[in-house]
Amino acid sequence: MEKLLAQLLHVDYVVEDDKPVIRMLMSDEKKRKVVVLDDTFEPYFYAIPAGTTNLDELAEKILNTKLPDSEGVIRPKRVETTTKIVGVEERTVLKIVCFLPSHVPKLREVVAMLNGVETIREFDILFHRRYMIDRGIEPMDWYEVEGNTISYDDYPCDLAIKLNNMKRLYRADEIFSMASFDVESVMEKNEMKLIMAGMYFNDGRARIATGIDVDGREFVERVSGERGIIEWFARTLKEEKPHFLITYNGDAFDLKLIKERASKLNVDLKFGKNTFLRFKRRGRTSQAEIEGVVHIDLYPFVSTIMASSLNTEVFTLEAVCQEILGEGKYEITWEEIEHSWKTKTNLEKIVDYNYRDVELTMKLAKALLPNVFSLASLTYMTPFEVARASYSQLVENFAIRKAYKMNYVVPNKPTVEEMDIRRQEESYEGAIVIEPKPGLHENIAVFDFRSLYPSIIITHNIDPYTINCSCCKAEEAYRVPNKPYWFCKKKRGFIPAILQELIEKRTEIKKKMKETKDELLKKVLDSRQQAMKTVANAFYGYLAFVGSRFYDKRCAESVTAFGRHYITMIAEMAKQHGFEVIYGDTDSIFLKVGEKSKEDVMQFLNEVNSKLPGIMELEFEGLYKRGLFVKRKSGEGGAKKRYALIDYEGNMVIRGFERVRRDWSKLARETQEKTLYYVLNGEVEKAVEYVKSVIERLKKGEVDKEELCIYTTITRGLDSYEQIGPHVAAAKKAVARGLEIKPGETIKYIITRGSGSISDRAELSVFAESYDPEYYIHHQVLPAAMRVLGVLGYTEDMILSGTKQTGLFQFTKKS
DNA sequence: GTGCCTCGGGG
DNA sequence: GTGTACGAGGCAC
Repeated sequence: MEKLLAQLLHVDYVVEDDKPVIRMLMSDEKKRKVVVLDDTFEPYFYAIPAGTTNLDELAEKILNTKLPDSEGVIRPKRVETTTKIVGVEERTVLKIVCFLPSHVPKLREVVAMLNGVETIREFDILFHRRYMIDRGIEPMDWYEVEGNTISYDDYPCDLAIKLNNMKRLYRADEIFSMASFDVESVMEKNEMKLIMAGMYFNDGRARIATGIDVDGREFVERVSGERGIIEWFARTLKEEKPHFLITYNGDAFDLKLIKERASKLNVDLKFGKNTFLRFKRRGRTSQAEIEGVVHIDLYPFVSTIMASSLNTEVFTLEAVCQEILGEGKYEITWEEIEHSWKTKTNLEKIVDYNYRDVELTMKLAKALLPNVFSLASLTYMTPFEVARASYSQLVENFAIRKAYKMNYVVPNKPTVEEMDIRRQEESYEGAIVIEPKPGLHENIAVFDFRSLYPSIIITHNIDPYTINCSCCKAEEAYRVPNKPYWFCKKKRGFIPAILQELIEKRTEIKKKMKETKDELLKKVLDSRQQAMKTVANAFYGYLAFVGSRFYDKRCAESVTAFGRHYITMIAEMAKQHGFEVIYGDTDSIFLKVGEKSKEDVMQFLNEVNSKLPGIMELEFEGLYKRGLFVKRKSGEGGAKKRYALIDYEGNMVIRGFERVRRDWSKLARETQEKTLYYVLNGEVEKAVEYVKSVIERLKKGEVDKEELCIYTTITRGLDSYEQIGPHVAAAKKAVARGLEIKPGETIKYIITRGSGSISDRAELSVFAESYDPEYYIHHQVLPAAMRVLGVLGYTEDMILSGTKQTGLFQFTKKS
């Protein structure tokens, strides 16, 4: 019998001898990789009987269900009766215990159709999560594990244990090892090929593998070609035994490439009898899973969960590291890498680039993993899942776990048909936007509601089961302003209850954070409260999300109605205090301070807060020296805030300006960036001059071809396009000239002079002999610049009038 | 306006 | 794996 202390990092299951076996990947105090196996947990789902049904008969009928299957007969293992809360009422329900998780989706179909069954529930809760929830086993927590050591050959671990007993320890330290991973590649004959791979370990070592000798870099390991790189990858993981492998976009690129090249070159990626690297499809993406290693891809986490708290609009490793870490990548272009590789010169530059990438990825992991881990503990999702989760999944899993504790069964997920119906429902009024006077403003005070929507849900008991209750009279309940809805004042809803608990726990943690002098504990507490904030803020969206288990349009509509009510109330109060309201959106309000003092601002804040009900609170965000405000297009519900601010220290805050995509030319992107920069520094004239100079350059034909290229990918055979976009047209012309263009290739094209549609004039940049200044002025440079200058009252004509008209010469030449 | 098509991250 | 899930923007029509 073995007894050890270990931290839980990942949970999955396998089927062995017709039994589901839960596998827990853990790290013990000596950083050993431990796998703990438990075959005592059973899959199940619930059937809710119709009111008048004879329970014993129904249970008997369910138990006798037999389904023919290729491997025999599928039947329930056991049927139990138990009491659960369904919606708002307590009911006796049947718990149908199955032999295997894969039997659940098959048996549930039959059971749902039986007479006497009203509905079935909780039939799609993943087995490993059900295990954690039911047994109260929390990811990232420490346990005293007791069991027998067994041999478990096909799994890369130091120790395997068959579980006897597990005791939770409530410890917050972390003892595990990590490696970051990144590959370099080049395009050769339309194929992406591996040229280098690197790992960086949390103890500061780096190992890089490549097929060519590189001088002066002692951490480089010489391997034999692509095959050698792939084998090195598998071998190094087995040698180093990291618990976590960290990538940035490894799901879609680095590990995908390893897998593709391995199958192309017939490299066996196995560990014993198990596949070492597998891809799991999930919607439009796939996830790279490595046997015995937790692969954390930071990119999906950054671009979905972190996105809203970052200023950057693009989620490149460079942009994200610049913002979070204040440092960036080693500068080298893609062309340089290809050139260097093909000519075998300056190879150490590629090594340095790879080294920097893995080093940065490790630094980013150290900064972000605390957030991932805190969300994992909160939702009982594994860190692997959290890294790839959407906000709705975080809320859903949090709710499922709370439901178990409170003896609720959760509602079912909608079917595809139900989702379609929900999508077709009329949209409802969203948040309020107090239209700004567009333009530049000086001396601005900004206020934000503290967790506006969560506090509204809690304060007014907003829940799909408390809406328009029959036990309260409308006017005695929580009335929704200007809507035919009210919420119960007698029974607490499940959603507000769990949200309130979450908010209260967060307040508690923040208090503890302030009290403690232990810096490590402070950090742990901070990431926990951050995770709670993340989940709390996603509840409103979850009520309105068509794929939600708790979808209720009326609830979502009520939340925004209360939001509008409170913001309007505060705007009124601001006016009474003599402030000019220059802008407001959802939960924030921007006031012109004018002649008033900061004391006046704070006094206003105090008065507002004394009038707000319950836990609702307005906070002072800051004072700004100058701000640029953009009028939103009318009728664009849900459009992003669009403004840019500069504070008294010169820091810029930019919100909502269009994301810069690669299907914009470099020229357009640069124009927008520079224009915004000049404007915020109060140099509007310079901004205008700059745009004019770009237009001049375009007209004079002085702009370099490279600045005008637009990049778009061909995703299918050229003949199968119904809609001929510019990239397709350019590709077709290239084919006519004898070029071969396959799906997956990126078309680099330019819009040339001539007649016809944009598509008619699109040419591959290599064939383009001219460019159409009119197109680049009106479809690229001006739209990009006008997003900034338009707000300042400039029209396209004003920008153009100062520049010379496109000469008659050019028109006559055309005709 | 609607519908089709592409991007994102990575090299 | 008890799962099968985007959301926004540009161009053609």
